[in-house]
Amino acid sequence: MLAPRLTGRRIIAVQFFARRVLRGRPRQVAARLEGTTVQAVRRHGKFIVIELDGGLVLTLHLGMTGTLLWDAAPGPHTRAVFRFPHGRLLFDDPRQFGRIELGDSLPERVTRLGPDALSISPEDFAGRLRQRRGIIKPVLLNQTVLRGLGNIYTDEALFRARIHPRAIAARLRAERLRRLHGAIQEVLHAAVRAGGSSISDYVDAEGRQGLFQFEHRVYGRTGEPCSVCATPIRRIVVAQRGTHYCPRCQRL
DNA sequence: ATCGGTACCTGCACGC
DNA sequence: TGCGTGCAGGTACCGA
Repeated sequence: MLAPRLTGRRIIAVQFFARRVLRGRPRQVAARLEGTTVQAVRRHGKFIVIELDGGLVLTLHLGMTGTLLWDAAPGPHTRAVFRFPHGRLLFDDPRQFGRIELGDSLPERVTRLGPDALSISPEDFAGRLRQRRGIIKPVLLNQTVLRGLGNIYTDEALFRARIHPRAIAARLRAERLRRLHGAIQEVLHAAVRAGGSSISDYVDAEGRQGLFQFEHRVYGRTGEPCSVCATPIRRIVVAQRGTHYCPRCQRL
């Protein structure tokens, strides 16, 4: 866990190695960070928010391939190193879709996001989805509607709620919306418990793999029998994202 | 204001 | 073996 490890600790030195991962100038950002103490570490949807002295806020996003590693050896994909008295935090990211940003407050791109998927009430959830025109999957992926859901967990939640990924969001009945809200909670809690999904080589800060991929019921299981009805899981493309579902359990 | 499509990157699995 | 292709836990930006 990052929070207990970093909270109360002083950043001694910072180095950036990436062209596009850091928003801002490397030397400038490093200079502002060095000597500050971590006050708190929070999650805001998919963003990691590190609060520092004097209201400084360091915001991290891991993108698709980012990893935070504690006391690991820097490698070719190390984009930033934060040195502490008791060790160092590495930001590794092969594809450089991750972002690091330092500011005097949470950036607007972060504050404007919708309520967190893990704390939204069923009523607020239903209200927000009913306001949307589009199909359900891209709506769930839209972080300004709801923050925290990505491609894997959206597919998994829709399967558990028995809703087709192309269903029209605004037309879902109240009962189905309640089921979807519950499925999202279930999937996210189970994923957190299992340490996330290690699809290729994803690991936590300690280098441990997640185990939730073994609990995936549709994601990455194209052609395998559905765990409920044995119909082969199908893969389609929705909103340019690979989408996995059971054609029998999830009807339009 | 909200959409769908595209761009941004690199690595890997697969088929020929 | 080597090469081309398609695919990948995401977001930002473009024009419609």
